[in-house]
Amino acid sequence: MGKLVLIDGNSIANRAFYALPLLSNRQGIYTNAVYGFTQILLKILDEIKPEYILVAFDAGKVTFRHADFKEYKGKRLQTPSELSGQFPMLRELLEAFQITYFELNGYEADDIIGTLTKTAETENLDTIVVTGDKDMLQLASDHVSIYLTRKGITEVEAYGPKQIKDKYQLTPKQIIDLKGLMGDTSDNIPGVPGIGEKTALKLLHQYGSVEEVLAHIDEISGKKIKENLSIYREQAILSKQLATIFRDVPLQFSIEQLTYHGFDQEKVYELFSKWEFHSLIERLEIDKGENIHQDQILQLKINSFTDESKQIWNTILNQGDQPLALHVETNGENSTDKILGISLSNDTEQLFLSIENVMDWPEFQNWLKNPDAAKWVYDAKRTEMVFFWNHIQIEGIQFDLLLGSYLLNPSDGAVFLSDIAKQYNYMGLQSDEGFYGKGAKREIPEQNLLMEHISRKAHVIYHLKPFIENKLIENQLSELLYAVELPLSRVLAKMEKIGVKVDEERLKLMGVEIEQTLKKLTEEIYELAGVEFNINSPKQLGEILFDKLQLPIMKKTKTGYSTSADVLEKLEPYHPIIGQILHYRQLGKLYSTYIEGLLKVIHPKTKRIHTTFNQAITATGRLSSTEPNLQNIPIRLEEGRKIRQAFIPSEPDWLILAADYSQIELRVLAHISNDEKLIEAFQKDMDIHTKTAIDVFRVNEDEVTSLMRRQAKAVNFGIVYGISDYGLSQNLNISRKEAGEFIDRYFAVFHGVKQYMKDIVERAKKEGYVSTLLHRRRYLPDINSSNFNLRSFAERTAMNTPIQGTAADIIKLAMIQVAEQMEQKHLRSRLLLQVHDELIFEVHPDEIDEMKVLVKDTMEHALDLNVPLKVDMNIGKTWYEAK
DNA sequence: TATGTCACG
DNA sequence: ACGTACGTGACATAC
Repeated sequence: MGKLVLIDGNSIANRAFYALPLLSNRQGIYTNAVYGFTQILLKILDEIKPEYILVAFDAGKVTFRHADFKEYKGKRLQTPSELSGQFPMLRELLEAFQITYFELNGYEADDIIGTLTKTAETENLDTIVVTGDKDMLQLASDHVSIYLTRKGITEVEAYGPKQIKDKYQLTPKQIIDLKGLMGDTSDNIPGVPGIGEKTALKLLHQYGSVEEVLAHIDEISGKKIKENLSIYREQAILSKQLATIFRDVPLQFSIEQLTYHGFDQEKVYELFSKWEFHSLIERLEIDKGENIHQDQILQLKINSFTDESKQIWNTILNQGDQPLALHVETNGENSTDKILGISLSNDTEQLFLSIENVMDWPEFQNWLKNPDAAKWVYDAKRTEMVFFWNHIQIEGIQFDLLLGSYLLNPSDGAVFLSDIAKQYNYMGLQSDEGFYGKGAKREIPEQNLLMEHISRKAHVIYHLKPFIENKLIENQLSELLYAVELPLSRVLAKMEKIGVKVDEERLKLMGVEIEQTLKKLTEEIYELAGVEFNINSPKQLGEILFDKLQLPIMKKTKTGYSTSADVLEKLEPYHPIIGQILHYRQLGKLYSTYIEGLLKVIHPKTKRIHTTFNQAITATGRLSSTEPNLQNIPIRLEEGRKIRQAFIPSEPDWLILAADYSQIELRVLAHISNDEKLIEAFQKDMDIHTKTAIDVFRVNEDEVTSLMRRQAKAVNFGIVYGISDYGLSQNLNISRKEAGEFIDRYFAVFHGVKQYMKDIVERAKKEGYVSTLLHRRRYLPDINSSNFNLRSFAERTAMNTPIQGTAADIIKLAMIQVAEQMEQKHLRSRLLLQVHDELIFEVHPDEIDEMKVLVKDTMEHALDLNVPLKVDMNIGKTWYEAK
């Protein structure tokens, strides 16, 4: 006859939650309790093969036990939000498994389980109770065994009357008496003070029950125990009552109704995929339905380049509208690195080519440059750039797995193809690090393995594309991919190909000057310190300043004294060395990063600097720039700003045009918050910081001092960053209270902004993510965290990301539109750089007026907001002069 | 490889 | 009370 399994849902979920690290899926949903619970459930289904099964949950906060003892469970910590959020998922899980779960107001899971074991007993049915709670041992009998979880999660220990006897020399019923005497801190059952497990067991072995113990208090040895037993006799009786599982819960169903018929494969698969329980999917060998079949994955059919395969693939390439996946592998991360191989894949077969094969095969080159021949790739821009450096043209990239997966979760940044494959349960692709080895151990495996690895990449791209695309559609992100990111990758590629001309001689000359000043400063600092040391070492510098010179310690880092610029600025009055150090730092930075650093990356052939724009890194949708970073060329201090004199047009007589959005983030905020005052300010084109000062300090325009404007500006920054009084106070060097007042006054005027901040955080808590105007999405896994720090950070991010992200959306649109129009009008001028809210061009002298109009107009109308967008422009012979 | 610092928006 | 401003990348030092 079959068995009945009864699972204590709350207990198992709790055990799993605390036994496992706080796992979460890429949407930031915590899954550890669900994962552990699922593991135990699978083990039970597998090993016991129950005929009937039920999961019982505790219902509500108040049970009948509270009527007797209102402190019941009083000391128990509140369930952390990371766990409580997982209970609805457990219900989903059980529904997919088609397992009955049950809870009843006023009762705990124990009582439901106790009642069912009683019923089962009358039907002579063997029952197994699964729990982490020792109290349940009282239910054990010849027909009922208790499976207690042990350390870890899937290890259980089975208890029947015999095991309880062996361990405690008690009958199951006496477990209740044990609790009555010793109590239970986790449920706040008091027991008798001074009596722990040892004493309780001794007493019960002698007298048998709480009542009998109390009846024989006089005989008991030990003065303190005797005393406590008589003082707390009532409490002992009450404790016993509390520990007794109630076995007559009115249940409206029969055991027959708990029959287990197996799980719903499709639903279980769907949940496991969503929660990223990949190993469990494997374990269940679920038929993946519309998902990838492993046997299909493992079977590559790789063709190498022969006369025969050439004929076959010529036919395939000529099928025009049939898309193919394309992958180019290089020996390193740069697009200038040597090509190791090129692969193509359709549904069933792959073709592997060397770069020489490509050169020998004009039909393939034609296919590559045919814009109507659809290509699917991983990293469109890189693909284009690698071919570019090899003098090969490519058009017609219609899908990019990297950009697609970035849009699905930008917080992951750029993920490797092998990681994306894993996310979709394609297990066949090794990571590059695993395949090639890393660091000094890196080497290229033999040709056959290399062919397979590279071919497999094309295969993965081909098979994953529909899955990524479906998810994009589901999240309303496909338009962002097709209308923004993919076209933008072409624009960025063009910018990278052109590069920026740098006046090498000028840079070197500036370097010599800086070097001399640095040398002088170094000597002066040694003189003032009275000793030579490494000024670049925060550790050594800290020792000099704070130990040797005894300057006051303002701030500490986790490893020692802080010597950052804001600390040093406060120390300036104390010692002349400080000013010299600040100057040294400033020049040192210029020299190493901007003189040496830039000279290093001037391309030997083109004599220009070709940065790489990263389109899939930031969590907000902004671009980033590397090798070198051309988005952080100095401007704030004049000494550094001079670096920009070295950035010049690449053709004689051309000019540099810089066009920047004025206050784009605050304008975006005005739009999305729909704040009346802010909108009005921008419609009247007011100086926004002055306007803020007028409102926050309640003065007339002519009364606004420069200090007030500066402070108002900081408040505006604070608003965009997700305001906090502490942050503002640090920035302005004022007290937290004062900062708080500024914020209050700001919100008193800008109601709409206040409302927006409140709404967006609320929405993030509910949805788990925030979005930009173009639906770009960022998940905020910590928004409901019980950890104050994590939660606060997520809240500020919720406020900031729609603003920063929408601004990023807008300039991306502008770049695409500007590039389109320049092409349409056959202009020779070129877009060179993007720096978040500005675009830098080099302009042909004949096109200056046309470009000025085109750029300004296009940028200002890239997206229609309920405030005007404003663009300022400057032109000059160098980037420095375009100010 | 991690940390502190500093360049930019 | 908790302890931070949002988003990046490069360099030097110390581990």
